[in-house]
Amino acid sequence: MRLTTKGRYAVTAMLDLALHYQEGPTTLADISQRQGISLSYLEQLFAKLRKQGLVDSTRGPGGGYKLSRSPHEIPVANVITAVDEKVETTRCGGLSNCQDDQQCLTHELWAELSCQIYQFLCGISLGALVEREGIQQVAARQERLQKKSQHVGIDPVKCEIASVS
Amino acid sequence: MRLTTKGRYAVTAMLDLALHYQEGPTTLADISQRQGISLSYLEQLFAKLRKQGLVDSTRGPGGGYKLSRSPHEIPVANVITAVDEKVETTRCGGLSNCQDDQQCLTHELWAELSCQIYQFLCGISLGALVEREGIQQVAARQERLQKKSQHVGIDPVKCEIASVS
DNA sequence: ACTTATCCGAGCATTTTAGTCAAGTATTAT
DNA sequence: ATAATACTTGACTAAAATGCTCGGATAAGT
Repeated sequence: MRLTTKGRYAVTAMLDLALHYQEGPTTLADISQRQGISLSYLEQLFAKLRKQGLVDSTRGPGGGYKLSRSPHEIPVANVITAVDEKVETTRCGGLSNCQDDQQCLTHELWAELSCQIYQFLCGISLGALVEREGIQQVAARQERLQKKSQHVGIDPVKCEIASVS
Repeated sequence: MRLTTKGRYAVTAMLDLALHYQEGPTTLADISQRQGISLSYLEQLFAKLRKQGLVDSTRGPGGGYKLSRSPHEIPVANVITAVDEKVETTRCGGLSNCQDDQQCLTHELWAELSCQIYQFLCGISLGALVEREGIQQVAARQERLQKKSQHVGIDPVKCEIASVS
């Protein structure tokens, strides 16, 4: 399968968007700060997400991105396939030409695995994730850190470490 | 997850071994020929598979590798984890230190996905795969190609192409 | 105008992949 | 014995992918 940091970052960013779904457009700068993803990298990811119609963008001050539809209507699978090419574990990409233009010995197995993964990721929407307690806790922590660093103007990470120790 | 060609090759090779389980040791040269995997690369993979106790080796003429136990007792998951480091989709490898030593927003999701994949791959043994019709067909074709190229001494691929057209 | 934000494309350092190559060491059929 | 066969080890590498950075363009709100 194609499941790299790219896909993980995309889902993380989209989940951040889902968490702030009620609050109008969210800027990439905010997401970058909260999730620790480089701004430029986010721009690349969102270019793809926009092309796939998963998010709408508003330019100018007060602008940003928002989900194109309810978080409950966006399965995680869609996000991943939007940025990664495929959710496929076969080498041939499902074309069955893995060995000398013929199907390789393990083609069937990978095809089934791909299907499994896809089904799983289809069954989980951003909305469902937002409602989870564990995720809300992480989100709350990220929010706190962000506010802190905005007020004091220092690195949020060090700030947290200092407050813990 | 860590699911690359390495893992795929390992499973393919082990499945080849399972198909010839009754016939005494199988040489890597044979597997290399049948499955189209570089011999040196197979050596690397089998070094790991042997360390994990999945295969036994016999040296000298007539030697080779064989499965250390019945194909039915070897789940695909074991083969993959033997050569790839982990069957994990989280970035942190399950340690929950993905973002600034804290759990990242999507940690839960990837942990669950990893679990799903692992369960799936645990549920399928080499023995179960060998019994499948589709796989037996592919195996039969590979066997034919190998015999042909041994007799005539030419490239099995071209041979097949020629006989098809 | 000026700031804030998204868009767009090129480029690039690092890492991973998927091997190869070379030089062994061990075993056994003859 | 010894040649043949097979496994073992380790270094190396070309090519691809990853995860960015940088510079600038465009659009919109104030």
